[in-house]
Amino acid sequence: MPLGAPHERSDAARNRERLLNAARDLVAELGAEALTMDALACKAHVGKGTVFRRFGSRAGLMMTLLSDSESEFQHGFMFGPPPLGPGAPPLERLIAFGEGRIYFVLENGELLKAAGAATRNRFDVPATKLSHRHMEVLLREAGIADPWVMAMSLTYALDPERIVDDVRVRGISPTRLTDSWRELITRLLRTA
Amino acid sequence: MPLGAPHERSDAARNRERLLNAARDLVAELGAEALTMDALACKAHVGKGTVFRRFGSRAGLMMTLLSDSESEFQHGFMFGPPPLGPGAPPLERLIAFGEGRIYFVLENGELLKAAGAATRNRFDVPATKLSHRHMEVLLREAGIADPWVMAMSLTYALDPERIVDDVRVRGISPTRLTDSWRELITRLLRTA
DNA sequence: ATACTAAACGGACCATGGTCCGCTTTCTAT
DNA sequence: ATAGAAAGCGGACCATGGTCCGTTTAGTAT
Repeated sequence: MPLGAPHERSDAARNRERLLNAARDLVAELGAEALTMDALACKAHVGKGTVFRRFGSRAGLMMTLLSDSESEFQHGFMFGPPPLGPGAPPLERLIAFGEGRIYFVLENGELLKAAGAATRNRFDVPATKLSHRHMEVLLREAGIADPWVMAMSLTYALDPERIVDDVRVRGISPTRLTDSWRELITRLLRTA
Repeated sequence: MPLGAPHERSDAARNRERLLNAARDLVAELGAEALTMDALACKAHVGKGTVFRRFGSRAGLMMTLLSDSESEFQHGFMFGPPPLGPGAPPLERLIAFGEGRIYFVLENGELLKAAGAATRNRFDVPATKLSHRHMEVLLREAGIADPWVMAMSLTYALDPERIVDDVRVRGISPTRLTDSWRELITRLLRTA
């Protein structure tokens, strides 16, 4: 809602509520993967066009559904207490960031996968951009030569699909994931 | 073709040729992204069911189209001359592997993206499994604590979508990618 | 040659994400 | 209160990946 926004119409607001409620219900009942846009429109007693007008795409809907928990996590690494938030050295902040992200993904995995899929490039998800930038800054501080590209490598190493499938399909424990992340960052950043 | 295979029927062979030729034509003309299964069936003068019987899915078709160049690359890191092939220390083999992979992806990017998308998990692509295993072995040799998980992190860092988008959408030069990969591996494997 | 069988075929059909556009509702200016 | 404009609405429609199943056909055994 840009500041000069010309007041959302009342019917629009009502439908947005309906849709959000219906979507949350459906996700709770059947999981995010099984949510179809038709079913959502039907359950919310709203036309299909309205669903797409509101959220743009299935991925957009999933992002909206995510936004609360996502904001919370973002707040954590931007303003929260160290080592996740500011005040600790980059090495420790990066470790904490990866661990936090892994657990965040394991909690919201279905939604994240659904939000990332079907987007042209998953990097377009605004939250992903922010994470990338965060890591970029820490990597630069730690003396990495090309922090932008390195942050991208790490971003993909933390890909939701990867994490969820490692744990749920390939039976890797979350602890192994976080341990390996710690090893990765520690070796990457230890001073020669 | 398993050894006891009961002889492929002649019409099946003929249709496979037709389909492969038509597919290569379409990819050359319009790019892999724009290839639709309907168009392929039509151009090959074959029913749609036949296309899916042959390749299973769009991703399967793309993998078939890839298999030649993929085998070549695989042969390179398994049997070719060092540093890509056996004979060099893990550090150098990993660097060479990543560089090779990056250029391989840049040549076959569209096909690889199309092969990976729509597959349940991209890790199911057999070639990906082989690459993962290759890196796992080298990482173990280099003293990484959990080579399997670390290899998975590196696998995702070399994701085709990531590489292609970095270069074609975000304007990163291939050289920056290979340099950063070298930095990553060098720091990861240097002995404390 | 004939009859039989399993494989292969083809295209109608389905599910689902997404678009389009004529109709309706809300808000605002008078 | 009224009229006009802009935003919103809904559901028919489209594209595309994928499935199903009745029909055809290549090989084989007699």
